[in-house]
Amino acid sequence: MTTFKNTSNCANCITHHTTFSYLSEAEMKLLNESKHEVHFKAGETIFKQGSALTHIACLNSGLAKLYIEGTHNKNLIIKLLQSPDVVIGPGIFLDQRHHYSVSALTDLSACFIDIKSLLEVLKTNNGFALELLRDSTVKRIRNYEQLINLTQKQMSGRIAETILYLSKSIYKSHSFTVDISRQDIADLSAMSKESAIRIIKEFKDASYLKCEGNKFEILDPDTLLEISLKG
Amino acid sequence: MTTFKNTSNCANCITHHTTFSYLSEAEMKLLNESKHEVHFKAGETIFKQGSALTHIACLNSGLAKLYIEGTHNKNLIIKLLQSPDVVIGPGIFLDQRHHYSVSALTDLSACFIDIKSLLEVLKTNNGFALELLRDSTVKRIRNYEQLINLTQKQMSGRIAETILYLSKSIYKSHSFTVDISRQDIADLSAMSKESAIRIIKEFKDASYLKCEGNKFEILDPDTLLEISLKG
DNA sequence: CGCGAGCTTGACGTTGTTCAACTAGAGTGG
DNA sequence: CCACTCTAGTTGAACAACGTCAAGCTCGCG
Repeated sequence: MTTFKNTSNCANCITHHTTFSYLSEAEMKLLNESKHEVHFKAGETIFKQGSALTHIACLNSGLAKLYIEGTHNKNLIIKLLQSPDVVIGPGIFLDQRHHYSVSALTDLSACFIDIKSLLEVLKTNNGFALELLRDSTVKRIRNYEQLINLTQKQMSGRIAETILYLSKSIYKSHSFTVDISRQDIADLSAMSKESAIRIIKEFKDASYLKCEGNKFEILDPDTLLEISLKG
Repeated sequence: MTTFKNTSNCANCITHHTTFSYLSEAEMKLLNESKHEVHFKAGETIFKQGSALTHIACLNSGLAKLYIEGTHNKNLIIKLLQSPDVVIGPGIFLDQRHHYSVSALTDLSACFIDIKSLLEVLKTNNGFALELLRDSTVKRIRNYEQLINLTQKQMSGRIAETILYLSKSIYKSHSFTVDISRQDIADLSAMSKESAIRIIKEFKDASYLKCEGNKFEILDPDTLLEISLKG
């Protein structure tokens, strides 16, 4: 956390995210007043699993990973985050603790909003509550898919899934340069770093993929999709 | 689905579940009017993954399994259900489809409520919406724990987890007779039936557990807990 | 030039699945 | 009452999948 500043042009920032479109001007003002912006360098921790949950975070720029610190010092990356993603920890209604960690993969800017203000707004704005409810159930569905992917598919299926995820959801191109390490790719796919590297090499040898260092190019998306589905 | 009847004494039934304590009398009446009760025999399907989501289900009696039908004809059981559990599919706000299946493990009685009535109530009752939101986030936390259990722990840890779950959450005793098959135990632990049987035998040989047929008795809960945590 | 971090590769051991055979118990019909 | 069948459970052996360990590599940076 190198820089700290209070920005004034919040309305623009917050309205980026569709969730906040349900807020009135007065409610926006309430959230804005409790808000502050922080700049992170790559590698820095934004939220730490187990610590007190006092704020939600809205990503302005940069890329982050949301991950669970599991047993045997292994991490499982649930998803990558980028603007306009908002991190509202699920512990907000339960124990006010973070149940996962979030850290910056690139230099990153985020706005923090006190959960007191959020809970205040939730008490009176039913549309906003329903929107968060909808959002939470969508995430649950994604969790179920992840459970199947990670427990029932074997490594090639999981790596194909991860590569397509990076291409479709994060970099939005068949050709992309990743900001994440091989270990991160392994943590997204629930396997060891060495295994991840081997499968990527298999895909390279089979010409489904071009990959040099951090540069990836998907050559045969159909086959990769098939592999990811069949597992 | 053998029997179909409209019961009249719904107020009692619904108030079993704390979630519904947020409803006014008029709202309860609305839900009750759209409600009907169905009796299932063991083995019958209550909700089928992929089918239209038109109702929620409140379990009155009996035991059910909530599971995802994955790849290669493998199922993953997310959790077991019993009264006063309520099944509100996460697709209710998204695509109105079931994203998992639910089937009866014993003879079972459940009440079905039309989601139209539920959505109606949600629009106006903010406390109820917040309660469902809280419930949804608690489930997400449990999903994260499951992801770690099933992807990072090895078989003995997962079986220990499953046995403790049955003991603590379902049968509420150190000694219990299960209504589920060995295959179900395997599907709860994300492994093959044969592997589940082998680990249970290991626990028997080590005297952590007594097990004859469907009768289980936990002899050394501390060691089982340790195994489940260490993985 | 040397150093260190991340990446890559191969050999090896472990973990977990698959397949096939066998067993026990619960109906079912003669 | 006895075969017969069907299903769930059990066991062992072979095999595949995956992780671990150790060594070497590359590349940027001081």
